[in-house]
Amino acid sequence: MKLSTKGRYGLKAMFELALNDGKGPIPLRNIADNQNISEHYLEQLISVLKKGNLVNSVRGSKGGYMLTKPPSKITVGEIIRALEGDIAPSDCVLDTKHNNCIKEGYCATKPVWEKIRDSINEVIDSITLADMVEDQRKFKKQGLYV
Amino acid sequence: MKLSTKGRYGLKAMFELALNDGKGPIPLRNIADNQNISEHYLEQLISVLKKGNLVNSVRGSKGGYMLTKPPSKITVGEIIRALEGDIAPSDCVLDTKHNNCIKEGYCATKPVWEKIRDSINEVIDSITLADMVEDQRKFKKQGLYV
DNA sequence: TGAAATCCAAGTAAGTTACTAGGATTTAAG
DNA sequence: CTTAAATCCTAGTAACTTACTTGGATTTCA
Repeated sequence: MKLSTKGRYGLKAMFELALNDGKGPIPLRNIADNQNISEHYLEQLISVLKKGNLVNSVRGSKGGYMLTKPPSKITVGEIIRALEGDIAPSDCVLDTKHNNCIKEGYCATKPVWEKIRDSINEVIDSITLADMVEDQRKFKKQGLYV
Repeated sequence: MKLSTKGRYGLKAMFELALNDGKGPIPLRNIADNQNISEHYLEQLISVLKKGNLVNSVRGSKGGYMLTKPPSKITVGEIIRALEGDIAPSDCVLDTKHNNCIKEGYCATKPVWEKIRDSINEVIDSITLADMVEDQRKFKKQGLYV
């Protein structure tokens, strides 16, 4: 039940873009350096986010990436689903696929996987990038950061 | 964010044991046949559950496995954690380990992983094997099964 | 023209998953 | 006392996934 680096790095990158929202295109290099991630690898992740219409890019010198929408309109759920696919603790509760359970009729474990799936989705769909930025701002205001 | 077959098969096996609770030891062979799982593989999983004190075994002919506690006292969470380890979408929110995040100070993604972790745990700790048995019983009473 | 950046496709080492193989041991029943 | 049914135990392993790396081609600003 772990997210892969796709989802984890991807959210970090999107958070950085949210922090710099409105400042024009941000080069991947900066994000990769800030977050200690291989730039080439991050490239692959952000390309998925671009296909998912969550970021735009500007090529060439002075280019970079920017969010397609204000941070308050982008949820963690959109980001994670773009990178990792639909959330499902078991394939049999993937919304997209039709039920591929071998069992005919009732399966006792399926409702469990559905509840887990739904609760994860509820959490990640309720958090926006703006929330994350705000939480960091609040934290730093308290002078609790190192 | 998928469970491995450990957690999925393991819960199915434990559910079968719950269904047959009080009927003496149930051989793994039956469960493996019922659920279409390799018996040898299931052996390995149930051995973990035994170490986790969730099942007892009786060796020899007429032997098998049985729950150590009534189904109402065994949660899905205990089973999944025994087989898959602590739930954590990212290692940095594993309760057991100390914070192994490279970042000093505030990390914006950590609260997200914590919320996901907590919501999953809340779900799986709130469902007992007895609940699963009851849900199946209700379903079958409605005559909806094949 | 050069540097900075995105874009793109392929390869790959290491790790994980989901088993299989091959037995040793224990126990009830005939 | 033998046999069959079962748990117990340790290795091995093919296939897959992960988390990258390599090596460029292309675009754009200055």
